Amino acid sequence: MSTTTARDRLVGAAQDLFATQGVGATSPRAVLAASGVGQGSLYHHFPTKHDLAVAAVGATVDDALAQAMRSLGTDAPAIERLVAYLERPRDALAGCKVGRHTSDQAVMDDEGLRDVLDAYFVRLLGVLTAIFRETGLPADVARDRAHAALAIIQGGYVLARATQDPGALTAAVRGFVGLLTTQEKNT
Amino acid sequence: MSTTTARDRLVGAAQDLFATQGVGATSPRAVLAASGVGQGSLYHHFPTKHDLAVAAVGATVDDALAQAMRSLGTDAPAIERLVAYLERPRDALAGCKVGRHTSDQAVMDDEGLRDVLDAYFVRLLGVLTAIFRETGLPADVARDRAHAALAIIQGGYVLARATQDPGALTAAVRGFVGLLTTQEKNT
DNA sequence: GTCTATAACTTGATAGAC
DNA sequence: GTCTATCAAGTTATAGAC
Repeated sequence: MSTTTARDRLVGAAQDLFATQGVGATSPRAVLAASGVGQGSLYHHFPTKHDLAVAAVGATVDDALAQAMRSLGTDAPAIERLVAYLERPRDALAGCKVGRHTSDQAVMDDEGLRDVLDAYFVRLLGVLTAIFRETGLPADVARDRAHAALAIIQGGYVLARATQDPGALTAAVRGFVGLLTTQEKNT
Repeated sequence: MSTTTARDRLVGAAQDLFATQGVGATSPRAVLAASGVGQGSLYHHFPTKHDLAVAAVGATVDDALAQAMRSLGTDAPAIERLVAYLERPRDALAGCKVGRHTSDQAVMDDEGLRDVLDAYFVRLLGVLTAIFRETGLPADVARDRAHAALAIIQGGYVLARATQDPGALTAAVRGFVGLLTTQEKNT
């Protein structure tokens, strides 16, 4: 019974458009056109663009967290989980569906949307820090490495888009994983 | 004779607004208001928004490259130059004035602007790769580490903005520098 | 719940006086 | 070179019929 409701189609279309164009650059009209519903339906389910954005970005964050946990939440050794997460295939040229919103004024001017982004990164940083701690690192060092690991991914996306080369993300990951694993051997 | 011309004031105002709001979210009218010149002057010097954006983003890239070279172009040992660059004080919550444009549709849809971004990162990656090579690394490893170093900065900005915490950037840098320098000791 | 029509405003750009 | 006035198109949102 996967009868796609108007609401679901609106959220799905908004997720796609926000991921490719950003929230500020996507008009409610574009979401309407992509979803195939009428103008009144949009404003019935989501009285303002803010409401639509919270629903769509929230759904995207939930998807992204679930996907991250597929690498991080296994029962493999800590280092292997970290490397699996870092090396997971990503659509580098598309950019991070979540991280890209940090430079979108329409998102950063909206407290509700900022909170959604904050929750995503705080959550991921918590999980990564815990895994680095499993490797025997003290809390502050584990936290710094978690930040570094996440920055590699987010920054790798930026480099890939700027140079129009997906290899820039994988190069950044290789550079970081190389340091991580050599470090491991020597400790 | 630093008589500020209308053109200079337009470019300066555009640089500020593009850095804080992005190109797509900044209207020519906003640039007019901030610069204090009249509407006709803008369209006299810059017939289209594209022309203004190329001038302003180009100027910002030149500034950023010059600033990077103040850390990277000294005669200090290679590792010290790299650490100096990574640890340079940055306005983390403001985001990278260059990197943020990779998620701005108005920029990425414009070939001229994409080229400006590309040139900035290709240039920085080249300089960083050369410095990593000075430390005795083979070319491919040096290139990967250069990508990682730049990704740490760009990703650190993203984390800092998402969590509204400037400490996220410095934590990412600490995590990476920690790995780099421990690595150094063991090699 | 869904639709069409349209309001009120902003956008990027042009016209033409000075 | 610089100005004000204005345009056509697009933006977010509302009105009111079905």
